[in-house]
Amino acid sequence: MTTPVDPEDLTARARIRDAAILHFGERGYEGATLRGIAETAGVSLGLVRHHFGSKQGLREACDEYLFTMIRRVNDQTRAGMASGALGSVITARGALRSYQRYMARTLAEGSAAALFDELARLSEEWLAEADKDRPDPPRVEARARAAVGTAMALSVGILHEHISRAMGVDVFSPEGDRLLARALIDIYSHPVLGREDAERILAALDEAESTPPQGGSP
Amino acid sequence: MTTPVDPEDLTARARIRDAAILHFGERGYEGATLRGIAETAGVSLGLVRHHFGSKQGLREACDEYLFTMIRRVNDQTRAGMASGALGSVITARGALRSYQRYMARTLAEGSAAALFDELARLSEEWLAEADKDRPDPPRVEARARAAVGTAMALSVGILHEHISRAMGVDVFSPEGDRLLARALIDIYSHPVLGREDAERILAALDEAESTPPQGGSP
DNA sequence: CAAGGGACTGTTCAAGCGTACAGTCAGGTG
DNA sequence: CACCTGACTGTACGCTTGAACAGTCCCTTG
Repeated sequence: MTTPVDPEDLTARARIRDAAILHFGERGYEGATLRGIAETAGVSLGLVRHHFGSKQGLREACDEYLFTMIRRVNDQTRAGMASGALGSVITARGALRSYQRYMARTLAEGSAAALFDELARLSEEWLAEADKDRPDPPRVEARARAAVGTAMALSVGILHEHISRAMGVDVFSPEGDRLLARALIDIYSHPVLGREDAERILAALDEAESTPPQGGSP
Repeated sequence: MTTPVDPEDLTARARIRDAAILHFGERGYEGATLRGIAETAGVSLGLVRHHFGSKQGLREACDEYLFTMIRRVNDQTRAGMASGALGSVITARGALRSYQRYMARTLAEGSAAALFDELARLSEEWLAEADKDRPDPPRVEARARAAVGTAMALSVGILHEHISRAMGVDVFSPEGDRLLARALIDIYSHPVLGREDAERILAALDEAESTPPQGGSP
């Protein structure tokens, strides 16, 4: 799988956008400066404004670009393998590597709603399919589980820095990627909670809800 | 479970700290301003500086405070129930609710390393225990799985905004909390990947590694 | 009562920010 | 050739920011 690149992308506009994705991802929207972005792109500050109008406009252009990239990679991997959304999550990590920091920041800052919703929708589709093979009927609607599952899948990208430190190897290095993929597969193929434990917690939850906690902030 | 509050905490210092946690969580470190924090706390800008020295100092005080809070809640829930770290994650959400936005921002911005590491350590302990009851020996070290699992557990807090929107109900509302808890239990008690699917993806991964992808960025 | 120290305020300063704009240059068109 | 359009630059403006400081108030202590 090759890194996707638009053919027309040696233009200054593209360089600015790429630099913005880098800066926004590294320092966040507020932390990034147009001057810094312009310098990285090798253009003047004025040109940034000429092409994107404002900082917000630049951010929107980045979001839009990322969105089309996600779609492209998704279609690509979906055509290639039939393991469903999860397989995509695991295998598509490589292709979107350079956008992960930006994606992480953007999602954590509350923007990129369309991106999350699209991923959640894909996840829900796949989940509905998987529910058919499930022995016990799910007691929670697929939409809710898809939303939470999507967040969990994205967390690896968002917290890659912490994961790398805790694992002792950079998840962007070949060996880190290897380890991460295997850890993901292990986690996804083993229930964390036994059936009886789940029932017990569920019961405790019901009880707690029928007898709401006393007190609060004094 | 009551919301933990320090007894001495009606002081201006505490109000500033709380306001800072609110602002940092809502707008990020760079986005928050000392003036805005001071206004929310009902004090002057100068007093903020008097107590915390600098913006960075204020952030560190917030981190430290959050860290002690996490520890406190963790000890509390651990004493109360024996379901391990996961049960804590699910049941402790309520107590730490008001700090979730801050935690999310802080973690996503790459800071709060000590917090993540502590949680990962707790998770690893619990995982090592759970591995004993596992039929197949895990092929990935507990440390790596703990790191990824911790990230996943935190993702709910980090992306709560997106999850709320995708679920159609605010996860901080009583009914949203209800739904979220049940979704979490369902997800944690059911493997996403079947054993044979896992093996297949693993095999595909091994193959892909032995024949590295051609090309890259042109 | 006097003295001292910490809590607290209002104002000021330099720096850096996003934005705005006038103007240059190259390429295509009548 | 004259004209125009769009890419591109440099400079300047107004504003907000974090930081700094001198000074006031109040409570405690001797």
